[in-house]
Amino acid sequence: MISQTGEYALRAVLYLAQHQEGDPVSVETIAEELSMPRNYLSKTLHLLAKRGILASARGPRGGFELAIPSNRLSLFEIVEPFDDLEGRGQCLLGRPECSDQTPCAAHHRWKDLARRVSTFFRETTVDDLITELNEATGAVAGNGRGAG
Amino acid sequence: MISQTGEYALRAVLYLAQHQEGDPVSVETIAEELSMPRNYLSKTLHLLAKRGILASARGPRGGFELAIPSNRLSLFEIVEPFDDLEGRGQCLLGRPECSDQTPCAAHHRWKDLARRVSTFFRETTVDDLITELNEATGAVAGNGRGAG
DNA sequence: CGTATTTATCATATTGTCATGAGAAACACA
DNA sequence: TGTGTTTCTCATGACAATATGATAAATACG
Repeated sequence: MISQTGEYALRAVLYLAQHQEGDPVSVETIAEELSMPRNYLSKTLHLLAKRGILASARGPRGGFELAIPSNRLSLFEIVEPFDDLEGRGQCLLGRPECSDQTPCAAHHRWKDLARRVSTFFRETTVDDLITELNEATGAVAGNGRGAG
Repeated sequence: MISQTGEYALRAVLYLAQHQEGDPVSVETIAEELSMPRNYLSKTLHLLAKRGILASARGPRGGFELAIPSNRLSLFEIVEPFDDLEGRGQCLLGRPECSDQTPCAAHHRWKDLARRVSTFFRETTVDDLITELNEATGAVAGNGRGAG
């Protein structure tokens, strides 16, 4: 669905959102924690910084941090620099023009699904994912205490 | 969503389904009609033949034709040899294990969508697409006569 | 049998993605 | 000012996907 690079971006940004307090986080740390190739991740995050999604600082105590509040940062913004989520995949048969007026054979059955995918990336925020993760791990680690 | 090769396969099979009557269709013809690289398409269709989806015949009056009735041939069967539709993309964050028990941050929001995509490919048949195409072009070419 | 036609197959080129390594540039801090 | 840390950037390589061209193998038909 998304490329390896896009996946790295997503996971790294998620990590940054979970470590927002304090100093920016170095590529070294992220790469180690998430088992990603260091220099490749560096390039990837640099592009996100150029897009204004991350802020970067060089030198000691430097690193990356979110430049946009996690509750206003959509998955689309993170993945889009690396994967063409809307151009490609809109028409399943790869036609340059495919609309209700000039439909391909799959158009009517496919477009609803394509829109759902598009909507997922555009409307899901980083914060949504973190909240969901906290709920999930909380439920497991909660040991039933809260339900009593 | 699917690779270039998978798209070629889908379009070529669709073409074959629309030209089922008479002799098998040569790679030459398909490649020309659909603007695809000839030898690459040959290899692609050969693999579908090995999978039992197409039947191939060499020599004069040879070519490819469907080996499975179009109303029992799913898009999944056509694309699956070229694209791993279910393994990859199941977990948005690329985790090897991602289930309700061990969910990633995106699991709950993503799994429904992933299942819909999977279902689309598994349950949509070649015949479904052709029917829809006929209805669409029929409506345009029909010139309003039938609606009177 | 001989020939033209068509798929099957091999070798190779091209392109894009993923990845590594080295060094330049910027910065904090003593 | 000097030194170490970290991002930034370039050069390069590995690998898979895509594509081209040549040739072998099979087949219909005269």
